[in-house]
Formats: sequence, structure tokens, C-alpha cells
Amino acid sequence: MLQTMEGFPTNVQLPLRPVPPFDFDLSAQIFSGGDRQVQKYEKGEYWQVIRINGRLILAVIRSLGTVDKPKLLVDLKTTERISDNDRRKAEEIIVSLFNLKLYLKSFYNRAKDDKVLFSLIQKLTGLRSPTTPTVFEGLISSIIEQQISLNVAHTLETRIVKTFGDALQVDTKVYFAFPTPQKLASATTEELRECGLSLRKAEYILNVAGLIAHQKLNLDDFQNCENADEIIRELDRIRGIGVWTAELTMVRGMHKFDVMPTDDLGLRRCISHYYRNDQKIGSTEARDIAEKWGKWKGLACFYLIMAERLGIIA
DNA sequence: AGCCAGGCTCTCG
DNA sequence: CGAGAGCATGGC
Repeated sequence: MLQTMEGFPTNVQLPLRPVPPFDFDLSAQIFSGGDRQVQKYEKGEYWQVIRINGRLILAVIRSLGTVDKPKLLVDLKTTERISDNDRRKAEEIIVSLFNLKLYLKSFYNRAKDDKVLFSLIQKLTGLRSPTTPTVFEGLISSIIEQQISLNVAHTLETRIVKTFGDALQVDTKVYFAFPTPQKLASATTEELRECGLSLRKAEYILNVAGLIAHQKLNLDDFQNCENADEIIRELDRIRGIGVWTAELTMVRGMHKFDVMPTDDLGLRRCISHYYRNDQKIGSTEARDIAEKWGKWKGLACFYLIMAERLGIIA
């Protein structure tokens, strides 16, 4: 058997069978505005760098199936040999990225007595809420997104990834993985400010990255915690992290949908659009409306946001 | 040209 | 303690 030469690109294919229904293109489309070197969905392909045992692998995902019979093909590309164990790890990560094992029909059943949501679901069947590869990434993104527009936040985040993230060259192109807590913890506030962050946010990020790097905080522990309020409480204690940031991190970084950031301006606009004829609502009213979605409220919110973005009328 | 945007902390009074 | 200023950049 031939040894793969170092620096010589390897390409392994990984077929996946998501739990139906799954609309890959609809779910990945949120990344259509992404940066080509970080993560992007374009012409039916989604790519991003994942970490496996400290190594970097580029995952390129495309759909070969339909919404009711979904099938994905993942190309794993890197410069070294990819073992069977690496493949299994990669599969786990991709499954988690798009929440492929989630039984969406439970959510759809729950939504049946909500006419608005149910009608939106008919047009968004198979939509899943993609997650960040790590909880850490979800948390840092959420901190960056505090207060400023998503557009600005995205620009700043891309700069941070390209400045501190690890680079992987595949063929002639260079891709970046999100920086590790250790790497971010060793940055300076000045370096982060050069990426456009405020001094405050730079401090928040250094602090929380440091907590993780020095093992005073393990975000992955929260994955196994069933008590949403406890997670929020714990995260809220950390400087720079409020309830809004904690909730967003849970929805986007942990697939925990029994919470939703009702204080979120955009989300409130969105809820009032579909439920209150665009009349302004406060966070208590938003919370009341969301209450009937039960443990699916986070996912319901994602559906509303996507529906609004796509201009879907209930 | 300002003014605001999916918050949070710190500082006053 | 409660209210209010301050923050960073990009888009309108």
C-alpha cells in the first residue's frame, strides 16, 4: 500500500443519511453570504474547516438526495492521511453541524395548533438550524454580535478568524478554522481592537478564552446539562455575558431550543411582524407568544427569522 | 452627515 | 441602586 506523501492532498468521501425531512440547500443558505476562506454556501456546496484530534480538515458538503429522502456527500480534504477514526469523528461533527439526527416532526407536531407557525413550516419543511462547530465559537460570535448590526459583527468576526485562526491549504486555496480558546487567550487587547472590536469586547473575549484555556470553564459540560436556567445563570456570571448572549449561545452553539433571546431586537421585530401586524412589542409579550412553542421555542424563532428573511407570508 | 444597530458594564447621583 | 453614558464599525 502506498504511503500518502506529506503535503500531498488527500480526499475521502463520506456519505450521510440525515433523518428526514431535511432540506440541505435551505438550511445551508444562511451561509450564502459567508467568506470564501471561512465558511460559505455557494452553488449547492457548503464548506468549512473542522478540527479532528488537533488536525484541520476541509469539509465540503453537498446534497444528493431530496427533502424526504435526504442524502449528503461530504468530501474531506487535507494534507495528511485520513484514518477511519478521523472519518467517524468527521461524521459526528457534520451530523452535529446541521443537527441531522433531530426528529423535526416532533417540532412540526407541536406547531400544529399555531396557525402562523404551521403555515410557515409548510414552506420551510426540512429547515434545520445549523450550529457552530464548537460551543466556544458560538459564544464568541454572540459576544461580538452584542449591540452592533449583524453585518458589522460578521465583518469583525471574519477578521478575527483570519488573524488568529489556523490556516489550511487545500490545492491552491487557503481556508481558516476558528481560533482555539488557547490562541485567543494569548492575544492582546490591542490585537483584537485592530480587528475592530471595542476595548470592552476585547476584554470579554480575552477573559472567557483565558478561563477555558486555564480550565476554569468547560463549555462542553453544558451540552449535557438539561437545565436551561442553570446554563444561563452560569454563563451570566462571566463578565461580558448577559442573558441575551447566553441564550443565543445555547440556540446557536448547543442546539438547545428550549430558550430564545426574547430581549433580541430583531427577533421581537420578527415576532411582531407575524403575530402583531408589525406593532412594537415588549420582551414580556414576546415571551408570552413564544411560550406555546414549549421546548421548541428556539427553533420556532429560527423558522420565523428565516421566513422573514425569505419574504414568506404566513 | 449623523444615527443607529440581535448588549453589557461602569460610573454617577 | 437606577438611570444613563460609552463603545466600535458599516450601512442607511
